[in-house]
Amino acid sequence: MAREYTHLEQNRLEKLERLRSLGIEPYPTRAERSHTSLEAIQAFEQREASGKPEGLEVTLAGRLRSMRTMGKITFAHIEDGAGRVQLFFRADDVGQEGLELFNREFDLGDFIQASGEMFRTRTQEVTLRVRSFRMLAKAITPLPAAKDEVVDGQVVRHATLADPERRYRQRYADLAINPEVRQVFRARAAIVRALREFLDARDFIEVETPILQPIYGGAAARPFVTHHNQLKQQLYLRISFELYLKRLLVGNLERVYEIGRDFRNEGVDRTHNPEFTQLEFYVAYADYLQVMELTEQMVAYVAEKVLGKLTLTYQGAEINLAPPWKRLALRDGLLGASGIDIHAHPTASSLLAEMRKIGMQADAHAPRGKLIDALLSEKLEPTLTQPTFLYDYPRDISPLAKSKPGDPQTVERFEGFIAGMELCNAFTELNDPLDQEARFLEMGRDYGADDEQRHPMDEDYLRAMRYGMPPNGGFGMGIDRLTMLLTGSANIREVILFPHLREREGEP
RNA sequence: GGGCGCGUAGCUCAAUGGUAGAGCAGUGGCCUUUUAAGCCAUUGGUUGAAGGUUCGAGCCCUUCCGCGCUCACCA
Repeated sequence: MAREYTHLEQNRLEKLERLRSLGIEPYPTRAERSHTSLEAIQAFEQREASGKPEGLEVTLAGRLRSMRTMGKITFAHIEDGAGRVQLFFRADDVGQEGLELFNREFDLGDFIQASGEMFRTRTQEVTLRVRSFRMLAKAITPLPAAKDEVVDGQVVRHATLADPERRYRQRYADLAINPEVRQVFRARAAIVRALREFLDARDFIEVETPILQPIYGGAAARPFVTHHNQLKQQLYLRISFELYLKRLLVGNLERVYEIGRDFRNEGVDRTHNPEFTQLEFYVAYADYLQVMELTEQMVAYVAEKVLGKLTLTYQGAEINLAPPWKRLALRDGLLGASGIDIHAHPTASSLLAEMRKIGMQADAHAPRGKLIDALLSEKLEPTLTQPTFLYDYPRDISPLAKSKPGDPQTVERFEGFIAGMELCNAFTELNDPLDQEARFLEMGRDYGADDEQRHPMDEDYLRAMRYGMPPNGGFGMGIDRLTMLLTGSANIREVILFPHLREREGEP
């Protein structure tokens, strides 16, 4: 495809050629840096405090973000990963030719390196008095940012990249000019790090299980289908890690976790992306009540590490993550939110009739569990602002969870909700191979052979279970949603670096 | 998939159906402590795409493309 450069890009390409004709390589192989912007400023302030500010020689590197040319002097700011620092170019220091080279051939967005002595200007800004400088990487395309200013230490952008489509498609440009976006992804990394710390400190081992699976399972979701050429085998991208992680419990790995990507071939909205990051862990000899305690401790630990506190504001709601979180039986929660007692309606038809009475529309052929799930999503979930564990779910939508003693239609399962969002899902895991086989068969009946959401029979998983699986508690949590919560992001795309958008002609 | 909305210069945005503009960026000047620097001058447009209505369309109509919100769907 023939590339058409804008006149701004053509202008910069001409500068590139002029640099080369002067013997200056616009993309040199090596760079040097003695300090980050922040380190240089802090080092200078320390010297000031000790009474001898002069003589701090540094070499800085970063992206040119502002330039103010004033005849025989030029002020500029460069930005690096740590922040910004002002550069001061003076003809007396860099020579008339040096100053003109900088003014004429260097542009906003270029990466440069500059050496000199740190000082404080008349307006009291800690600044590098540049003695030498060089191009590190010429930018051809101008950043989609206009000017910005610093008011009381805060960068104020007067016009910046705001179009969400452009921000997601060109995340590199979004990151380059919007520091708060960088901050979201630093927070995301800190969240994952804190989760690992928490689990590693409790004798969990981190494992990796197959992403390409011959049989998908562990959740009710439509999979992505792919194919291995040499094996001539259809494979699925995993929709959960569950069945592989529990095989490891059979192998006497008592505490395992995995953090990785799940893929679900379903709708995209503000809390769903077709690929998303999940944490799952399994603990031998634990039940769902112990997992509940571990969950609230873990999320509180992460918040403490990432935010330094247990309270946060999400979309205007004050949320307190301090344990213990509220516990609410699903039956009681639904009764309170909808007036319907699901125990009084043991059949799908009876429950459906009751839901229609309160104005809900529901699929006439849905099994009872799916109706309960619809009731939960529509009536109860939006009301669960403070951290809440809903517990004791219907057996028929929980084929991998163990029944409650004395109540075979209910399983020991809980979901955690915060800010009206489902955050996690956990149960006392079913470890009875005969019961498990019966559940798979039930699912086959309830969903019909053509429903991709039904759990396919996984014979190998049953075989593993027949060798004996210790009683255990299992847990899954969406890292993206946790990140949304802890960074105040309203849309899952704000916490995924490269979210999926519809393909555009000529673009990825 | 349905509904509503949006798409104009590199960026942020204007423009009763009547000559497509502004600020910033860019370009050419002036300027040795500026910080949205200032001052003077100036370049830059297939108004998302294709049709239609009209003497005349950025604006009205149709279709298509993309995005946002929302509903449906969704462990």
